[in-house]
Amino acid sequence: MDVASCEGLEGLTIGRLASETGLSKAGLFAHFGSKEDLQLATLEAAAEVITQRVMSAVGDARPGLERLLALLRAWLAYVESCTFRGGCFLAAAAAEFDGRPGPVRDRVVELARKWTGLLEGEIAQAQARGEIATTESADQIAFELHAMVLEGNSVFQLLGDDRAFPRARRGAMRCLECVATEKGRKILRKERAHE
Amino acid sequence: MDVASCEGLEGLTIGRLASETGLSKAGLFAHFGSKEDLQLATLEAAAEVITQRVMSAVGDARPGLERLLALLRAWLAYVESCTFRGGCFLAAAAAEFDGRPGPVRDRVVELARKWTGLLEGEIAQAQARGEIATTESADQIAFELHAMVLEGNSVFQLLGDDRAFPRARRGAMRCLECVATEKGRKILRKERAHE
DNA sequence: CCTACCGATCGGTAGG
DNA sequence: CCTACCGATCGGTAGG
Repeated sequence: MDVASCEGLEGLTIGRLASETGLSKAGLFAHFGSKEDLQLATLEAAAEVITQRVMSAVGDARPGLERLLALLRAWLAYVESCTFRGGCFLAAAAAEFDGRPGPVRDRVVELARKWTGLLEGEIAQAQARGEIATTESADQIAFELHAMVLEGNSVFQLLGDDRAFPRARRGAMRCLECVATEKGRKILRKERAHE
Repeated sequence: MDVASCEGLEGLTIGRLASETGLSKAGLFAHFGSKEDLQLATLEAAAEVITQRVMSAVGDARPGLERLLALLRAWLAYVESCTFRGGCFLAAAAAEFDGRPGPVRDRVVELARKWTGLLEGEIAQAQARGEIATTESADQIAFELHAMVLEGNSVFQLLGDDRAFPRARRGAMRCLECVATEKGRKILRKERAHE
């Protein structure tokens, strides 16, 4: 996963993996079947890590804006803490495979949709609870929050700039403040104090 | 440039380029010297295309918010029109090389800094002219605008979703409305009518 | 899980 | 600009 997050899933060659693990190439083929299956297995393992990381951190937060904030905090923590050396695994895989058809790309699309759907669902719940206004669609808000976190990831990865994640946090919070109701703003104020 | 924007600068092999152009491999080596030099030359050519595209579209817009809006419009048009098959060339190169040290990465960093600097400069001018409030730093605003456009690019490339660029536009405009002064809002209203 | 091997392709060079 | 070639590495297989 570390190799793939830095050099890409295509750079994860079976020969390299063999010499790094001390196994023979043929031994790895016995486990994975083909390079594509190795890529898919690596992707699946990374998705598992992400799900566990983010979901365990959400814990007992109440549905709606509160859980959306917990989700955002956990997501940023996952990207920021360099769980994988190359930053957000899904972002790297998406950029690498968005121009190459095949099963790996299809799976990346599924995982990206699942994650966006999770954000949208939480936003919709916050709207149903009257914490976020319905003037802006859940899709649009999810798009903007997603944009902030991934920009934080890529600025940090490319420039090594420590200000990347504070900026992402600030951008996400300002977006939410923009669309929050009076009730929602109270929850946001609590989140601010949290930091 | 098209090959590199889809399969990455690393996937731009000399053998492939030879068969696509009808030249021999050795002939290409005579021109470029090495694969790394080929990557650098491709990057340079793409940067040239981008600069020309965006700068020619800015035209005679006045400095400040007006020119910032023209810059944003031209940038989105460049990404949206698939000037390169794989979308924004710099975004793809940044994602590919952010984990691999070397001259190509160094040049990508320079180009990214230059572009961000251009945005920041225009935002600072808009602030000096009283079109954008100074409560938010130019850095932060540039970060958020950059986030919107690149999220539009990656959502479109990965999911093929037509709503990606309208969302990016909407996000960028809402961000600007949030930080604009009364004078700035008048200019934004004109931009709205423009569409 | 291994050794031993396959054809294809990689970046690159010699010599013209 | 070419033909002809280099060693290294790629994904993958045969046979055990």
